[in-house]
Amino acid sequence: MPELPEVEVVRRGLEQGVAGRTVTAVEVRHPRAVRRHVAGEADFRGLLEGRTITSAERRGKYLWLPLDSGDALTGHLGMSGQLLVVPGDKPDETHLRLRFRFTDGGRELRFVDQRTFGGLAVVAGGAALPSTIAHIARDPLDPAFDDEAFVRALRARRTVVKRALLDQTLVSGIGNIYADESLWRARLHGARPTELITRPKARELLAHVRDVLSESLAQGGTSFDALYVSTEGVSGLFERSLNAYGREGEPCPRCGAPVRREAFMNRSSYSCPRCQPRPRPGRG
DNA sequence: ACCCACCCCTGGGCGC
DNA sequence: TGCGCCCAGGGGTGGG
Repeated sequence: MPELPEVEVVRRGLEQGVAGRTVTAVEVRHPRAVRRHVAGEADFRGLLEGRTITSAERRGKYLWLPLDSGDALTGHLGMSGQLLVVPGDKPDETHLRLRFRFTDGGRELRFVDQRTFGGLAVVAGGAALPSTIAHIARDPLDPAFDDEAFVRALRARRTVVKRALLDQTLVSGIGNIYADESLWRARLHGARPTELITRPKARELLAHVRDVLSESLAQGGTSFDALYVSTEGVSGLFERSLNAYGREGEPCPRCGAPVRREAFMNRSSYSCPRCQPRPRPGRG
């Protein structure tokens, strides 16, 4: 479950469900799930068993669980990953990849991932900020996010605005849904060159990004299907609040024009043809 | 710094 | 029923 609200919902579930607990056994059901742990499965298990998880952290779409050893169990859900906290006697999910049992004998942690784009790894000394995540920018809901630095960096880019929003090293947590929703709110077409976006417009766009992300978080995120759920298996409700994403041919909630869908970066982009006119070549 | 093409996977939906 | 496409909230890589 990809974007910031969905990942934050999972982080909160992990904080409630596994922080303070000690790992007793790790079962690797599919090697791809730990492929980013280059030292291999046995090393992965060895660094976890007997360790206590101290909290649950997130940067952008990455999660990590600091351990009392000073290491961190890091994770990315990819396109279809789930971290579930479930009773041990619950039947295994079809795409169960990893299982973590705890010394208290309570609910276990499962990593379930249909497409296996996601995965977990232990990063040595990564409790504060894992080195493998350090290249990711802060997200707009992070209290330490620097708005003016973002505005400057955005305008300094020589690219188009949707590509910039999706660049996790510039601003993190935004994926295809929330990029399109933010651009719709800002009345900007994603192909607008970043250097032609004025400072006020950039600040307005950032405010819309922040609003969309926090409104979605308040609704538990966006869930088109059962793939995107919390640690408790619960789906979010923000889909009903989407104005552009996935609404091809349906009326723009603002002006009534049918929402268009275009290919961009090998993905679909949804926008209003009237509120978000395509930039003319060579202009803003 | 940035763009592009392509890779990693499984499964659902659709047209034929 | 089956097959072959196309599609899907992700990121990483290597070449230009």
